[in-house]
Amino acid sequence: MRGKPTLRDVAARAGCSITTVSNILQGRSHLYREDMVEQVLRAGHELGYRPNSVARSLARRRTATIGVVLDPQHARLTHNLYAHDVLDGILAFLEPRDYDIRLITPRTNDPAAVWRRIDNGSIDGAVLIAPVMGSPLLEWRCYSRLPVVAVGSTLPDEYGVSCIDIDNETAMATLTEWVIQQGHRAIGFIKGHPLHWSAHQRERAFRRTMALYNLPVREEWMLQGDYSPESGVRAAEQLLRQSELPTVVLAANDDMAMGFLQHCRTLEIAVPDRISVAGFDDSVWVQRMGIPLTTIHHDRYQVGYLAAQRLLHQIETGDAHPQRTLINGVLVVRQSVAMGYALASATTPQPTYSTEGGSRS
Amino acid sequence: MRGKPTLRDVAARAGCSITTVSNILQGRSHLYREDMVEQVLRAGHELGYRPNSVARSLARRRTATIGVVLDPQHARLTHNLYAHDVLDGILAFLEPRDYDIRLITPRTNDPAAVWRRIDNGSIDGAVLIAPVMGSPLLEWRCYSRLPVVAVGSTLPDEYGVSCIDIDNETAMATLTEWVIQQGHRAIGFIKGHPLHWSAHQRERAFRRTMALYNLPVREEWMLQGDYSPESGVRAAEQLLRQSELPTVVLAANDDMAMGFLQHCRTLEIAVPDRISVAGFDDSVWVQRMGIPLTTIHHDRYQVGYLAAQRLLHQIETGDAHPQRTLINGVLVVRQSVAMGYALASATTPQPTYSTEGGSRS
DNA sequence: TTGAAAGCGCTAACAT
DNA sequence: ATGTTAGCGCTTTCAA
Repeated sequence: MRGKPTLRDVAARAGCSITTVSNILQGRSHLYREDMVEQVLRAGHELGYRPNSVARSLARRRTATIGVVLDPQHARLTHNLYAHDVLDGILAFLEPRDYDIRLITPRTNDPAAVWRRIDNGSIDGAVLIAPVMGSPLLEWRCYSRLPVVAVGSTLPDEYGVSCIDIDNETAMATLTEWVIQQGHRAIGFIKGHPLHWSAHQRERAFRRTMALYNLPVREEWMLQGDYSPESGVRAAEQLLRQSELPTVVLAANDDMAMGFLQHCRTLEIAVPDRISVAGFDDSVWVQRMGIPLTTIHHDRYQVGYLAAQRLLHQIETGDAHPQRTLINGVLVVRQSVAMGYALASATTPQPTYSTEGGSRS
Repeated sequence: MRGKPTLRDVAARAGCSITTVSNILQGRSHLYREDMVEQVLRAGHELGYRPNSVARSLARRRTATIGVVLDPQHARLTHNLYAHDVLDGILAFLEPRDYDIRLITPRTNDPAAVWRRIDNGSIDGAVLIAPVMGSPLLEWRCYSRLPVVAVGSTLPDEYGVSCIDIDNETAMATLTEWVIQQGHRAIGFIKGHPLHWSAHQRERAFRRTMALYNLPVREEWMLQGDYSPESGVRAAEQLLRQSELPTVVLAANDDMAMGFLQHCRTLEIAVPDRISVAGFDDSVWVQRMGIPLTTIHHDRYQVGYLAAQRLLHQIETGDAHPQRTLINGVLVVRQSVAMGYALASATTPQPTYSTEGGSRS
């Protein structure tokens, strides 16, 4: 016996067949006499035997590994705190079930190449992290029959993939509504990256809610961003030089809100005294900022956990029905949004709107 | 042919042996006639053949996968931004070499169990992320013969493992020295987690540098922290209630510096006007803080890159010489440290210690 | 130029 | 209660 001990070595030492060893080591010891079990266990232990998981995977046609795939767009983890949290949730679900994770970060946009890399027999299924519009990951159905679930993007039905994500529309509607209830009427918005579904969903919810309250959406206050802090700075530059300003700006994510805040500091514009800001996502750092940010929180860990659960279900049952799970965002009120009455009533003096469904006094 | 096409299927279709297909698909086409090559390639393409990497690994006794192992102590990625950056570097090196990453997060402290999970034939080597004192990961030599390199912990030689890390001592000495050169004489320190080698290395460098400049280290200003923001808050509570205060506090990492800053805000103590703070690590968020933090930066991406490089070298050459690589930290001066002259003389009117090297007025 | 055959280490029917 | 055997899909001598 040279190199690592194998089943054969253990069998030889225990004086039995490899089947016996295999069975016993897989927990089917009830089939055997006690002393045999004992023998085998001891032999295995003495040799320091460890089952080779590659051979096992080949024989079982199951790898007990799932892939976590980052979109080539944001393949650097560092810039993707989201993936971080989700990964934790995935790990939490997988660990006790003895599944492992393979991290896959395609660097190309060629779907064939990407899927060749993902679906090469080394995983039983994959979690796609926030695929964006036009992502090779979404060509899934043409290139692979692997069970798949997407997180961080609420995909249109036609992609046929299960997804787990925050309910962007409801959450943004909640935030907008809350801001309005704080008395704000003049509201600006920084849009997210146009390739992200979430950006459109958040914007749509904003517009819809404004309409619901009969508030005008002023296009010169709708700034294009791309979810990066820098784009938040640019949005601030563009907005703050205008003669008329909104009393509050909603950013489609925290990073842009941060950038906005940063530029306000540069210009010595007090937040929230002169202008209010809210974000979306509740990124780790925003709580520790100079001006703690009012934002939407959601349990990203749970997103990962659910994704892993869903994926394992698909793998084990073969059930391929795409299913959509949206989890609730929750409004976290911190200190970046001030009451808007004074300013607001000056701008838009309508009495209306809050009648809908609410109890009247 | 049922299920995914295999070598056999391709061979059948191309009318040749599987050896031929295998060879050609591995790029040894020069051995064959052009039309044969052509045949095979076409057959493979038509069938959508993709080599099964599990079978390949078994046959080659090489998995082309490396493990990235988190210490059970900090198994939640979320709380480990460090791992993030390093992972990116590792990925960057591995991707073009067609290596994959398996993420391993042991949840137990039993070294046998931990290493059974790590070294089960599914990886060719492992990167250990910041193993702490007493970590099961460090029992490596007893349980595995896998090539291994550690990052984020500068381990003592006796562990016999290669490591790549920032040069903690030099960097902290640099920071301390700089602070002294800013005119500070009364300097406090928040220590890191006692199980981390880095904590001791940073503290040692601080003390050594103070000694070098003949400055006293006042033990009541040496606060015990654990690298968490909360411990920074606690340190602040403990320090700021003292009657005599240092003019500057060095925290052994940014998180604690943040906590400290946060408590200063609570107490309305202006930073850096009334007290200066410096950190260590240059975490992503500190640049965007209310008071941008002066800190030590190092290229964590490069740490990961080098680690992967070293590991692959070990795997490919079998060279198991433990080697230590320390990379330089660089001082990043932001706005959390003020010049120390005025304050120092104001708060602590002793004539003493500030003589050394400082210019008198 | 090409192919046959012996594994890699394990699993799982199917005997016995 | 235990063993025999035929794979899993690929690589790699070695022979033709």
